[in-house]
Amino acid sequence: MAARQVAGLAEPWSGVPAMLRRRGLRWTPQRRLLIEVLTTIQGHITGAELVERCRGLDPSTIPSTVYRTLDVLEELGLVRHCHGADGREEYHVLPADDHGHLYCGGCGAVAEIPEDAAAALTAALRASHGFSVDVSHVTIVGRCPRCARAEPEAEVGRGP
Amino acid sequence: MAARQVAGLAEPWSGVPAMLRRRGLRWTPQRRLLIEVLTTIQGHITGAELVERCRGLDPSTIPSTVYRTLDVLEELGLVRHCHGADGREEYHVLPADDHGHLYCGGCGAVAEIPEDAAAALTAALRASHGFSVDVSHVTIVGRCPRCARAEPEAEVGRGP
DNA sequence: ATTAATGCAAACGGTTTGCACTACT
DNA sequence: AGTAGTGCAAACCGTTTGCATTAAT
Repeated sequence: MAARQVAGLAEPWSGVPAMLRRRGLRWTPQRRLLIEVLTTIQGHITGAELVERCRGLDPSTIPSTVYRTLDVLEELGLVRHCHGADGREEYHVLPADDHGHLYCGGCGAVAEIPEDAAAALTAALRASHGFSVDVSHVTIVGRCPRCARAEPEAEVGRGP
Repeated sequence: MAARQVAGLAEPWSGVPAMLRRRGLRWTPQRRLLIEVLTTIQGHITGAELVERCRGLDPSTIPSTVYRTLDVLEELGLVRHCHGADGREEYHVLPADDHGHLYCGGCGAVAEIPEDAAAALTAALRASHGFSVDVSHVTIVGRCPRCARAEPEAEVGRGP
């Protein structure tokens, strides 16, 4: 809540202008705006929602600019995209560690898959199928504890 | 070659006309066509591809009819849809058993997740997060044995 | 002065919808 | 006859593209 405004990009983002210029790319107000939005995101967000949030700060935001900037940021390794449970582009912000995600079909909450569960899955699949799991692309759909409790009889597996 | 009633729909599908009529729904050439295509599918297929295959048999096929019929078949429990790794609607044909899927980002092959691997994952997530996995919605992206061998150095996780 | 990046508008692809017409029951 | 289903066309939504213009270097 403390740092913001022109001089103060939050930590992992403060080097972005330099990263861009080192590659002959440019630091623009539009890119700055998107990054300001990204600093408020923990975890993941859809492309469309990023566009909306940017528009919230600057109604003149153009979708294509956002998507193009996301492409650039992905090349810099600052975001990574995959496809979420509902089929939209979903961006992972600061994908420092490779991890999968749990998506609650009840409330939409997203959590990270813990190390050990990922390891169990990976090991089992490598053993039985020789399949190399890309954990960062794994999204497991189900019900979080709260939602599972709220609908004890509802057959999980038959969607909403 | 015994059955000639409906000109021989394969086993699980032979009762579909009756299933429909019992609900006041109708058996039409278009529905027959789609089901004929579905009998050739094992596993999964996207909506768009179903439309194309129907068009292969009858070029006058209209997309909306295919999608509407898929909705009906889903209500009958003959298909189930979710979203695949690339974000398209993906239909599971005859989802008799609940199982997840392995999607190879290299060659596009799809395989079923074996019982034991699914169990390992489910148990681990329930233990650590209290999360109830919906196995039928799980799609794990990675590399099948052949593709993993073909690109030994390529960091799985940075997919193309 | 370069040339990357933007704004705009139009296109895209898969899916959905509204409506008059067709055809299954 | 009654109404479920179809064909058609247009809308939809998130995303992408082409191109002339703007602005960061």
